[in-house]
Formats: sequence, structure tokens, C-alpha cells
Amino acid sequence: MNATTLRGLAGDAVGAALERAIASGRLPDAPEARSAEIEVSRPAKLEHGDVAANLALRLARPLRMAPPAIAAAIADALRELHADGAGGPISTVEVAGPGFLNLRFADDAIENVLDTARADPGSWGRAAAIAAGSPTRHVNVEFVSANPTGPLTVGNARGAFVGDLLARVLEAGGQRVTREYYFNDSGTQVRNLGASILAIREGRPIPEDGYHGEYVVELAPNLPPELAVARDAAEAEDERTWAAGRWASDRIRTGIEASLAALGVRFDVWTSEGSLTANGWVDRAIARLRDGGHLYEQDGATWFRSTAFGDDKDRVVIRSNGSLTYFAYDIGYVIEKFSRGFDHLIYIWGADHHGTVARVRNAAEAMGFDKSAVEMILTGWVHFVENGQELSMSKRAGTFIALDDLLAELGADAARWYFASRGANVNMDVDIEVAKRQSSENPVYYVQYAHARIAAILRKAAATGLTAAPSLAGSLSGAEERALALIAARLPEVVEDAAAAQETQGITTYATELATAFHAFYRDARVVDPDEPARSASRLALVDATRISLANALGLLGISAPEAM
RNA sequence: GUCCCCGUAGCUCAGUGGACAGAGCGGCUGCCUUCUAAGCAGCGGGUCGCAGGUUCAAAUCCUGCCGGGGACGCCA
Repeated sequence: MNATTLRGLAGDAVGAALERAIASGRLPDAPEARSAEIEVSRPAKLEHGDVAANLALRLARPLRMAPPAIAAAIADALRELHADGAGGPISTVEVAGPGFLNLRFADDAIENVLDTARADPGSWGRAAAIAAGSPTRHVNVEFVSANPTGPLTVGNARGAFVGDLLARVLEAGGQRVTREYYFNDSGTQVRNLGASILAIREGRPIPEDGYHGEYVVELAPNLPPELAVARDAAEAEDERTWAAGRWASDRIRTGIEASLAALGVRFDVWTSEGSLTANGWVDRAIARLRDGGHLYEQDGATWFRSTAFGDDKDRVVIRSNGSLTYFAYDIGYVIEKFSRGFDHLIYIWGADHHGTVARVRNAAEAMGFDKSAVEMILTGWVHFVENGQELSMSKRAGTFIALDDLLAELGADAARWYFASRGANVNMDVDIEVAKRQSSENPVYYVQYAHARIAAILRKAAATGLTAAPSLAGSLSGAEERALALIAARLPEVVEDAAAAQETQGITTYATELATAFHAFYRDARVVDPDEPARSASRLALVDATRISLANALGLLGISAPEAM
């Protein structure tokens, strides 16, 4: 009961009205009524108020009363509270339809909220402004994690954006986030990469399981001299191959980091697979499972009893040849991550990894961690098509489209919007040609245009000698003003919902709605009018608040808010 | 065979328990002397895959089916 969003305050007021209705005997004192969850939502239709509560409908059965009668009792109590000055942000309440409570905000409540935004634009919409001092959880978000055996492809784009967007939304929701990239620096693929480099340098054919991409050819001439000379002993030659692989992999990883940075995606921690064994984490994880009786030997291999936790089969941790499975590294990584104090782990994985979700979560539980603290978000498939032809994304075959190339044509803003406006788990088809052709029609420009238009108005005002009013107080008398202000004031609620759902579609939908409302306002209301300085000042304040909400919504998605277009 | 995701307008997708289902793109018709027409106004477009069930209320929850994609290794 200490909400600061308009929606939250309205919910508090309805809750208080419910209590009053019970206390005064207008409603029965049933436990269901006392513990009822208050939901306020935005009605689809304008005439249904600014927000609506369905409380009366939900209480009909437990209270054995008709919904309209319950609603009327709560509405009466709310009006009494309002008369006492305790009605929260609500000015009027109506009972409508089957028993909804349709609520309307007082103009000054909306004005106050927008004044808050203008007073501190940097924190507007972020959780700190919603609930200062609330406990935060520290979340590890691991994403991309593509092996550095080749440049990022367009196939990696989704994971990069989904992970980055999620991290931004969680941070805005008040959580601490560490962005992490896990990469393989010691596996067979690294050796294959090294073998490919050496083969190219020495004029031999690239091995069948080697890497055939152009980037390998470009890397080969730069191999350090100490690795360029063939060694006599087979063992030494093998070591040279590994070293060449590690060298190439390191170069590629640097390139990946640069590619991601160009998209506005940065990482706090890069963890290598090799470090998990070198620092004993895999051993520790295995020991813990063994101590708990969750391992057994069969056919010379060591198995984790994953079925004991609901998996459909047990999983090998150590192969019969003594080598570790990928799964062994996974569980070592789990224990390593928790050792750093995270409360929650999120993995962004492709849909093809769904089969490994259960075993990792089960192992976490077996090691004594809270299973619900290990969460996998699986991204849907992105099916790239060009000229009706499906594009393969094989780094080994070298048949891929580099992420850098596509983004150079699309632009990071358009790509970000594209992924932010869709659910992470839906499959989608992307026709490369259509995507390039339509990049200029991307809805992101509609929103950015609204921002640029406001910037133009503010410039015009400055040139005209008009300035925005310091407060919006009393400026929402007109219907056009109020409609726009109501939406601009909603940003914190949108962020709250996005963080709770761990999704960003709501933010793109909101930004579009706010832009639409502004464009309509622009049509109907002249902002800069030297003949009406007082009205100009209040409209400038409103438009400035709108600009802040637009800029922050875009900023939350890592998208720029241009001053001019 | 088992498991996971998806199925909403011509296309790409929002909406996942509330009051006559939305946006963008595409199609059609209007609107620039006036703060940016990357805009605005309007028209047309829907068996929310199908069938049952739960509920005062279902695109939304449950069951079954159909269709599309994916996963089922001592690969990574």
C-alpha cells in the first residue's frame, strides 16, 4: 500500500474504500473480501474511465451479492473517502456494465506525476522512482555466448538483443544485473580452427571439419612468427595447432566484442570454459553431487541421476574415456555463478537447447540451490530467407551473413525495435530483402519522429522567447491536453509491467501509443503561440513531459531519441 | 513414440481472465500559406487453427485433435 504510480494509488484507494464499506456494514465481513487482490486495469474504451477495477465482479460469488450492488457500496465508500480528502488520485467513480468500477483521475494528480518526471528526467520511469529503497536482487544474465570460432552471424542477433533488452528492463525495474558471455577456449572447435589456419598458411587443404570462411583466410597471414614454423615431434605440432586455435579464437573474440559494442550491447564479465576447470569449479560441482549421492558409475562413465528430479533420462557427467561432457562444465558454471553471490541466474538460449534445460536446473537443485533461481529463456527460431531461399548459418562452411553486414544496412535502432516488439519465444521469418527495404518503414521511426517534432517545437519556442511553465499545475483543462498527459504519465506502470513479465513488447506498444497521442495533439493544439503566452507555457510543459517519456521509453530499449530527423 | 514453442486482418506481429479483438506494413480516398507530411483523418479487411470443458466473463485457463517449427548423443 505504498504505491506511487497513478495505477497503484488508485488500487490503494479502492482497497481503502473496500475496507470502509466492510467496516460500515455495507458489505459482509467475509475473509475473501478482506484478502481480495485489488486489480486496476486500463479499459479498452475511453468512456470507461482512466482505469477500471473488477473487484465487485470477483467478490460476487464469495459475498453472494450481485456485482452492481457490491460496486455501488465500494463506490459510495470511495466518494466518502474523497470528501474526506483521502480518495487518492481519484476524482470520480462510476458503476458501469456488469459491475465495473470506472475511475477517473483528478487532473492535479496527473499534473503532479508529470512534474516529477520533469524534475528528474533521468530516473523517470525507473523503479527507483516507483519504490525507492525496495530490496533488489542481483541477476546474472548470460547471453550470446557464441563460440569465438567465427564472427557473429545474423543468427546471433536475436540472442544479443533479447539478452540486452532483458538486462535493461530488469535494471529499470530496480534489479542489479550482470551481463555475462560464456565462451569456449579449450574445445575441439578451437583446435579445428587452429588446424584450418595452419592449413591455409601452409597451402594444404582445409580439413573437412575445419573452418572455410573468408575470415579464416584473412586471419592466417597474421599468425605470430613463433607459431608459423612447423615442429618435428607430433606432440609439439599438436600443441602448435592448439596455440594457433587459441590465438585465432582470441582475435575473433575481440572482433565479436566490437560487433556487439556497435549494437550497443556490452558485457560485464567474459567467462571461458577453460577457467571453470582450471579454477576447480567443475571438480567442486561433481564432488557436491557425489557427496549428495546423485552420481553413479555405469559402462565406465559417471552419470547424474537427473531422473530423480523429473528428467526423462540420466545424464553423463564424465565420459568413459575420462573427459568431461559439456554438461559437466554447465554444472561447474552454475556453482561458480552462485559463488559470486547472484540471487538469480537467467540463460538466454536458442530453442534448440530446450532439452538441456531440465538437466541443468535439476543439477542445481541437487547441489542445494533453489531450482527456481535458475531460469532459461529460450528464443524462438529466426528463419532467414533471401530470394525464397533459406539461408544456412554455418560458420564451418563459411555460409553465413555477418551480423555487422546486416546491421550496417538496417541500423541498430530498427533492429532493436524489431526484436523488442516481439516475444522472445516466437519463431519468425525474416526475408533479408524485405527487411532492408522496409527498414525505413520500421515503426521505430514513427516514435523517433514524434520526439524530433517535440524537439523542433522546443527550439521554436526558444527562438520565439517562450518558455515552458515550471509546473503543469492547472494545465490539463483541455481534453487534448488531458488525453496526452494521461498516457505520458503511464511510463512507470509500463516499466513495472515489463520488468515483472521480463518482456519488452509492452514498451514498444506504449511508445507507439504515446507517439500517436502526441501526433494527434500536434494536429489539434498549437503549442507555440506568441499571442497566448500563458497557454503556450503550459503546453510547452506538457510537451516537454511527453518528450521525456518518449526519450526514456526509447532509451530503455537502447534506441536513440533524435532531436531532428 | 516422448517433450518444448508457435497458430489472431492479405503480410509481420501485439493483446494471455474482463465490457463491441488492436498496431505497423500493403490497398483505396482526402489533407502541407501556419511549431518537421518519416505526419493526420477516413474506408476496406477477423470461424482469434478445430472441438469440447471450467467461469458471472475465454483469443487468454484445462483436455483432445489438426497444422508449422524444434529437441530427444558418453556432440558442442
